Amino acid sequence: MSHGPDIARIGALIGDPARAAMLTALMSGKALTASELARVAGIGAPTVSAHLVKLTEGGLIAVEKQGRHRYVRLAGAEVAEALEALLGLAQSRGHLPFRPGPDDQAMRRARVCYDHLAGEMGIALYRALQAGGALALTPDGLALTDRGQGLLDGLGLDMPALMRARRPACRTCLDWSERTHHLAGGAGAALLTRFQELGWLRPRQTSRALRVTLEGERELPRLFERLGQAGQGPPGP
Amino acid sequence: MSHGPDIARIGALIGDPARAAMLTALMSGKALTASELARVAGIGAPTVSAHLVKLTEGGLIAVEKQGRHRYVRLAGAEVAEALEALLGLAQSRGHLPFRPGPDDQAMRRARVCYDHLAGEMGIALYRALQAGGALALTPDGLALTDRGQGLLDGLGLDMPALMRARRPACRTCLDWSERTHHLAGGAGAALLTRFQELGWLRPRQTSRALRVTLEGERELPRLFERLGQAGQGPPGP
DNA sequence: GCAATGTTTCGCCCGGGAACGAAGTATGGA
DNA sequence: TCCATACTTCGTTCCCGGGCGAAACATTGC
Repeated sequence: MSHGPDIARIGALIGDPARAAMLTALMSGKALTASELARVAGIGAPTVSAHLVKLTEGGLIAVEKQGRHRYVRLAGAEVAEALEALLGLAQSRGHLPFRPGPDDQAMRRARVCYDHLAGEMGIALYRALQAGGALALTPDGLALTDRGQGLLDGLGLDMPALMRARRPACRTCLDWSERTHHLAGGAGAALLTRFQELGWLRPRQTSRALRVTLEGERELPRLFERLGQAGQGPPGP
Repeated sequence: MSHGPDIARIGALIGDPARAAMLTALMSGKALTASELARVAGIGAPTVSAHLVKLTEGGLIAVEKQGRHRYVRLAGAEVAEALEALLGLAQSRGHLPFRPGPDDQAMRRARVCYDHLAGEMGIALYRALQAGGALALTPDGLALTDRGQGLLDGLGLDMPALMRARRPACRTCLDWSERTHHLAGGAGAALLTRFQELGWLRPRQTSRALRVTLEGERELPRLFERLGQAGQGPPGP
């Protein structure tokens, strides 16, 4: 009767609390082992094993065997995007077990969204790039302008690799805490990596939230301002 | 343990085949009655009633009582967007019960995505607007340029109402069949309405797919070309 | 007021699937 | 070689939740 892809299958996969917890944990972008996931989801090893089979068959995760560990990560940026969309919906529908604790605040400030930066910092980055004329709409979607390429190059990103990659450099991703878009894609990923290399952001053990170091606290706003001002020539219409 | 909105609740709602069928049917943007949904989902009236309670409590649908009928529609554009994202994921993961039948082809060509145009036609519209310089990135997201406003006004859209509305005029939405973005938001909705008024597109009884009338077949490509050429002055950076 | 239609409530059945314990298999280190 | 760790497989239990039929409730039209 109803045509189109089978949404129920995926919904059911996400619909189990244990699996949802695992997937949410994997939004950190890190590859976690089966036992780590067991801890996160609050279930035993056998149960996790069963869940991993289902998630793999469903194409939501990829599993890599390495020695006696089994590393699990999301199957791709697409999956992360869809999950983020669901997170946004869940948030807006009040389905949030949210007592705004300290970790929650940290999440809103800066967090990993699969492989790029999200939260207030992610939004600030995206806006700065936009204000600086680094991004442009093309018929094929979002793209880096020449100026944008220059800016990122100046930050020390490996631009040739970025432009060569099959993955689109720029995509937008819906930020569930800020209810706007932030930058995803190859450039988004490279920027997060770079910020961590520079010691401005530091991952946490326990959650997707990122710690903004003292240096980051000083340098990131400065950077955003610089990026934003770069576009003080021809602003878009 | 894992923080963030409760994704499992919504996943579970979407995860039931009957509910998924109902939600997919509601992506047509039409308000359907409970019994129509029963037919779509292939279940009985009592079961539908129970599902409607859950979906309402979950904030995914809105129900409006009218006489002895109960009209059901999606709770908002947000829900439609998230569903479309899931449709895209399901499609890419091969979870598609797809024998490319005639209806499927029609869906890919033109269909309703909640309240705006999707499929090949939707993509073509979006690209034409972009090529014509009708759209611009702003720090607040996608927006209509002055030229864009002029173009849409020329098409007979009620621009004052559009700009006055609280709803953002332009948003992007992921097209699951074309794997790119198309235009959503107030302008997207208004354009679809206008195309139907002009008799270029006609809704079908049975599915989200739209019929492109003979006039539409002639006029839509012409329109897209005109829109795209409008930007032959100052193209973006 | 009465019959027809649309929807909900109740009670029941039934299946699927999530969870665990125990035992089995692989890997790494002493 | 032998044990410890990480994970899987198997078998079992158990409960949640979808489904229907029957009956109640609501609304419209005659």
